[in-house]
Amino acid sequence: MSGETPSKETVLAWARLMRAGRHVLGAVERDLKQAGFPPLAWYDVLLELRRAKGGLRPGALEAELLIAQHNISRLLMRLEEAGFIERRRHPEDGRGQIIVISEAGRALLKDMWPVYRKAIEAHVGAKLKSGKEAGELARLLSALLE
Amino acid sequence: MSGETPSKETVLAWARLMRAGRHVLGAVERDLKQAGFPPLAWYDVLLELRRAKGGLRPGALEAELLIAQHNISRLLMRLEEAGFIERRRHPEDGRGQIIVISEAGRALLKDMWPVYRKAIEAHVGAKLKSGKEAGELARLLSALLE
DNA sequence: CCCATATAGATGCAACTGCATCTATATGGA
DNA sequence: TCCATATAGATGCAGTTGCATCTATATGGG
Repeated sequence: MSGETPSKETVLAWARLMRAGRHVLGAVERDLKQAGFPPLAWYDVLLELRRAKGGLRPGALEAELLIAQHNISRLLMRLEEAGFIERRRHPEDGRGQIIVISEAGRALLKDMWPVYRKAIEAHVGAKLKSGKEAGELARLLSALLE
Repeated sequence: MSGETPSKETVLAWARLMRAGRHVLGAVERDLKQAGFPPLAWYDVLLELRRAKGGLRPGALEAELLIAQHNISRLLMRLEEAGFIERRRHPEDGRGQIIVISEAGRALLKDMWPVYRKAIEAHVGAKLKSGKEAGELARLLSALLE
């Protein structure tokens, strides 16, 4: 029976997850735009690319960022147009490609971080009583990702 | 100093909030669509309208659901077209209107809930160890809403 | 080697969202 | 009363996302 019907607590957690997600994301995006920066998705992609030395295939970004294939495809198109990434032919898979971050991309990450950091602190850090609460929140949210 | 720089735990909580939010939302939306139902936003609006006996003004929905004004405006347009809501003139404010849920809207809520409920349990309830964890998650997420 | 099938990524089109602006009514002060 | 300003909601347009489909290369079985 509990395999079908969520508890009151579960439904509440779900509702709060949606509301808090929208609220915090909206606030952070506003701060970034306010400062003249592109949307968060650009930062996410560039950060993944910087982490993965040697670049990444679009499919890897898709899996990592939970963005649909066709959206990654177009996001990369915009990032390339803006000069923040470069495409390389995949040496072994003719269908594939390797995306690498450009110098301009690295510079964008550096420029955005101070603003982004402040936003995270303001909209997440400051709302929690302690680092312990933040850790606990992170732990519980991780569980939702299996 | 801590007014600007988030702790490691805070940054992790933020990242997990975004990932878990996208992941769970995506899964629930997929289940609903799979069953032939409209997107979650429709359910959200109709649920608010059913709760608030006597209907609600668009502005109230906007505040409650954290959806931008112009998006509420168009969402209501679609809901009206589909016959799930009705518009009434506001008796005192000539600029305003009152949105009420229709019988078809109530029926949609009833039809969707079994599928929605199962999805919440599968993608949230089942991932947490206990109702206590769900309650704790809800509490921490609430803190992010101020 | 050839073909059937699978996978990587792109793209046309429709739906949706964000942004700025617009219309209509309300409200408060001269 | 009249006007300036504020508020509720709608809308034109551009940018983004979802959906289905398409192209090109890979891979495994005969």
